Amino acid sequence: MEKQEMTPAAAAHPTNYVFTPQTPQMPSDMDWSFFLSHPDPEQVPSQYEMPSASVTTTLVSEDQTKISNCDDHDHLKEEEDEEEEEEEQDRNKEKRRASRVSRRKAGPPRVEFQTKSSEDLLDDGYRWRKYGQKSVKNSLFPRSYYRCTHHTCNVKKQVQRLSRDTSIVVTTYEGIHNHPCEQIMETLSPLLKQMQFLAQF
DNA sequence: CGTCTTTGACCAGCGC
DNA sequence: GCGCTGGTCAAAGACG
Repeated sequence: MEKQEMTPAAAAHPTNYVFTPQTPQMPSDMDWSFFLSHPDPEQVPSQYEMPSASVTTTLVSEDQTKISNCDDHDHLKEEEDEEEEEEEQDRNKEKRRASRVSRRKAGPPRVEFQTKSSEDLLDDGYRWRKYGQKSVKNSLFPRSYYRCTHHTCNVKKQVQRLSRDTSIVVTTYEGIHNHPCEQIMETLSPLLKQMQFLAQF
């Protein structure tokens, strides 16, 4: 997968990769299951690139502080340069926030997608159960928490719309699915049956 | 009736 | 100890 753009934040965190593909449409045939099971973009073969998607993808492996640098707070901070007092308060808030984030125990890999979409919940082929919603500081929109409904799968995702740009939905996946994507399997199973049938001759 | 969403309560960790 | 904040739980209700 091509590294098209490296933001300062990403440059400061070598384990993160930021992708900014061109057009404003999410490809409907994107194989999320494959992508999510290959969190290292260097391992993703070319057919899984997302050249036609307006998806800014940030991969976070060990250094999970990148998550906090990606969200609204960082962008809001940029706009608050006028008053030094506010800046100081902001820095203190940021410190507190960073410490909370850093105390998060090292868990499964986290992958962040920024997607231009009017839909909050993107159809990635997996089934999700919502287990919580919280209004987040410095964000106009609440953050929603989802868990994969597969009984043996412990993957979670957070969904939040940017207040800076309300057309962008940030989806953060935590963990890797240990089962195939149901939607893809549904699509493929008739095809596989047909191939098995044809293989008899 | 099973599955899913909603939402207030609760908890943990940190700074003050 | 208290307040703040993000993350999770669980009861209640909606829905097909």
